[in-house]
Amino acid sequence: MPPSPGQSRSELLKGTLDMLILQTLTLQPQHGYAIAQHIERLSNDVLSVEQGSLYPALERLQKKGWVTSKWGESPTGRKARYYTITASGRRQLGREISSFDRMLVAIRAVMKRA
Amino acid sequence: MPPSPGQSRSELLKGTLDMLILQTLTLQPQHGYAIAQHIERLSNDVLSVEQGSLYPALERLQKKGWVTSKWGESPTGRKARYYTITASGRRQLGREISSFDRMLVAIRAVMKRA
DNA sequence: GCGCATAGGTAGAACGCCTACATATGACCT
DNA sequence: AGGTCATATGTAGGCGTTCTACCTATGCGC
Repeated sequence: MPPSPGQSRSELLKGTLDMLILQTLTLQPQHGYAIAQHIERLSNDVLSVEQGSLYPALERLQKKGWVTSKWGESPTGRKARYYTITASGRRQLGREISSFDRMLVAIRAVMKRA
Repeated sequence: MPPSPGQSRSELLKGTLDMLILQTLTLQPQHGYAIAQHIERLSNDVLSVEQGSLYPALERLQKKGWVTSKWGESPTGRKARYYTITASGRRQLGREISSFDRMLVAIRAVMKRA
């Protein structure tokens, strides 16, 4: 059954996917499917990471040099591509967190009710 | 001079523009240019609202019935289109704030460092 | 044998914002 | 009188990101 009409029950705040992925990879190298599951579980299923967003994002991050990858085997014995965050990726994560926090402060300032 | 290369010094967290505009209009009816200035000033110039984003957004909000508009005169004596938030727009604003808060909680849960 | 969860991926469209441009006018300076 | 700046509204085209909708493959339980 497709998600109920009108709106999906889980969304993603645009522009935060890269940050969420990089953050997840600071815990340990993981394969794509596991990254998505991790984000969904920790967010209490509020955030959902679609495959159509996930894999292009991982390619993007790789192209920028923020993660590297190699084929391996998942705990369940399947082949899986494992992603590892690089030093450059950690710096990027720091920048993204700063930028996100800065914007949050700014938005709160505009949204502040009397 | 165009903004220094690499990154502009002010951005917008994607998906929040409608919310910021609607919030600004709860204070009083205002014309587009004033809305943009208000957001920029309150955010301490962290957020910038470009014309190419502002006017299409206002049209969008109007089409959805969340704001209405009519021509008037600005304090400086120029013609300006004044926008007013509707009851439906206030409900929408409430929904957007809830959704934003929900996602923030979710993102924080993923980003939480030990 | 069948369905489900796991795992990786692509194509195409939709969306939201930005850059750059176009227009107009009032205020101020020289 | 001419120039520039701030005010004010808009449009066209492009870009990056995300989503929908597919496709493939395999291991496991029924």
